[in-house]
Amino acid sequence: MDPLELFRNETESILGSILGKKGIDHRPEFGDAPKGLGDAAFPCFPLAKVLKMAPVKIAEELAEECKAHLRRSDFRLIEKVEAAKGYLNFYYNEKELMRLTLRAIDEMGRDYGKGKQRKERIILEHTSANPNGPFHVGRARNPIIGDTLARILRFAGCDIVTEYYVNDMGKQAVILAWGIDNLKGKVEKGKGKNDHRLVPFYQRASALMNENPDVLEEINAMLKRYEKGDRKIGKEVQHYCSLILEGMKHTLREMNILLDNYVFESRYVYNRDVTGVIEKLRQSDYSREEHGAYYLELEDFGIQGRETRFFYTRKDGTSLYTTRDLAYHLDKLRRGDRVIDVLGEDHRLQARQLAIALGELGEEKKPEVIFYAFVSLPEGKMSTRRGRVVYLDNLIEEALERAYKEVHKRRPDLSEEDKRRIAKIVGIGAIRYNIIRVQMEKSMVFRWEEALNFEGDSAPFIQYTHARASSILRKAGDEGSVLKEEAAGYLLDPNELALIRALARFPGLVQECAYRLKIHTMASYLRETARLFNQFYRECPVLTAPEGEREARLLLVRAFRSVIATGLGLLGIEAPEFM
RNA sequence: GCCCCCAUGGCCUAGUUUGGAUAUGGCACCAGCCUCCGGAGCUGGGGAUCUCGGGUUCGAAUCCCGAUGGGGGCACCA
Repeated sequence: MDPLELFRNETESILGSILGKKGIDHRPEFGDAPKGLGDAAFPCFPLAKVLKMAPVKIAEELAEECKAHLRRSDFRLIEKVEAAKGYLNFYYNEKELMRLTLRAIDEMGRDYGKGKQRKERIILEHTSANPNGPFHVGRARNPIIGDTLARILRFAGCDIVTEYYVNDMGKQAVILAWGIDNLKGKVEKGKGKNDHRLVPFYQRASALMNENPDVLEEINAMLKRYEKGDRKIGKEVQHYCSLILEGMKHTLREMNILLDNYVFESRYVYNRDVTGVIEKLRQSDYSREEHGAYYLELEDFGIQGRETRFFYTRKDGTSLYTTRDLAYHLDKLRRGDRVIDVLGEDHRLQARQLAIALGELGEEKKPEVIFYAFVSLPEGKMSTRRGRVVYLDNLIEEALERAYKEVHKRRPDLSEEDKRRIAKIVGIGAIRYNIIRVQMEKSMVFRWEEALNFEGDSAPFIQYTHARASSILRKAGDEGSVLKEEAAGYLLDPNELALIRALARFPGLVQECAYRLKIHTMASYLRETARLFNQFYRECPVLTAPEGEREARLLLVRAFRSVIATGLGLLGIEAPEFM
């Protein structure tokens, strides 16, 4: 149930019929009016030319006709219509707005805002980081964006499956295996989880390969045998990859991120899908060959730059990463109605090449790709090689520690167990929120003080309002639920109305987030709604309010707490009862 | 060399896709608010020629062209 949708329907219907009578084929499009000037605004400027009238005049005339129309019919939700500076402003009947919104939330609880279940299946690929070392924060945007998007789409009603594509084939994977095999005892193991323990082997092997042509030769030979189907090498490489992946999964779990499927790249070589892709691509009109290696000439597709060729086999006939990715995408497109990929912006060109190649393979559907810009450090790009990285695990550790100190300072009365639990909820929330609050195409510079911000525009700020609301409800016990339809009659303060307006927007916002694949708007919404609650909290005492008013306010607090908890949940952030 | 993305107060950011009324919040700064439901909060204040230059339009942060600055990419790597 979307309280605003009903209102929109009424305004569109009334204005549509009036314009229709005038013979104007103009589907009314509404915008938001500035504060205090109504709930839906119709700009009359575009009509000026058609009607040969001043916009101000048009607005006044239309307002009169709307008023007449309103008197004749039963549009309950529209309170009034006014003309102002060339705009036609519709006002939502405040009592109805409050009644409908509070009732919807009270009845639906945590399902308020949930979209109708759709049949169409979405496969969302995200994270897919190479299993050769721990996550660093430069790449942490991917799993957080991906997981949040999945949560929102699912809530919006989509049938969605999330997938991590594991690169257990290719050079990276072989370098790691070569390193572990050949450098045992020569390289000091890292500490802790598998990903940290084993990454030094990868780093050292990678360096050796660049210095020493013999090593490179060895690794290439190993790679070739692997791809040609050598079971022993295959098993070994995959084993090391999965060891590291285990450590990486642990980090994801810490961040409240669980994926449905882990799809291994090697599978598409073993099941011959990759061979099929190569054979089919060779029949493309754009396919060429050079020294035994095959490529697609993409100049005609608008690909520009130094190199317009897109290689899909090496000269030894083995596949490349993108070839295997093509097989994976064909598989995904077969399994799902929509395919969404979350990728770093360094993959923009590859994504275009992939889309073109899919077309050449006869695939009509295309993956929808969303790109995020990188997180860098104040001193520059993150680089594992130069030791200029912040690992996600270290960030998490730091966040939990700082959150623990805060909790301990503010709530020394809590048990040790509670303090730890709250610290985790707050620390992880702060990290996730900090990534999500910014539009993903904007690059961001990682700063500890921002990533661990617990005030203002942050998850802890929102979580705090949830704890406050919970505290009130705890003290009130189960009262308040007696009042339902009449509650609106007691809510007369502008702060109450402002808060309810925000709660009414929630269902529409969920759909918009899902439709546009924009998730930062959910973060903005929650921050704004939490702010409104704090203002209400300050101005409208609940527990000490007189009979009636007290119950009505309790209903509002309960509604707020429910929506804010649902919203935080969509961001993968927990909402504590106290903190 | 060529292609793509980004640019909003000292710093971070919303609004840009679908042009519309006074440009959204936060941090920092200044001044206030706990005998009162939790001050991780609230109120007030100062601070923005929306990078620059053209154009389209009744109207541009938003659309178009150009420039500048920053980021990314242009492998028989992934």
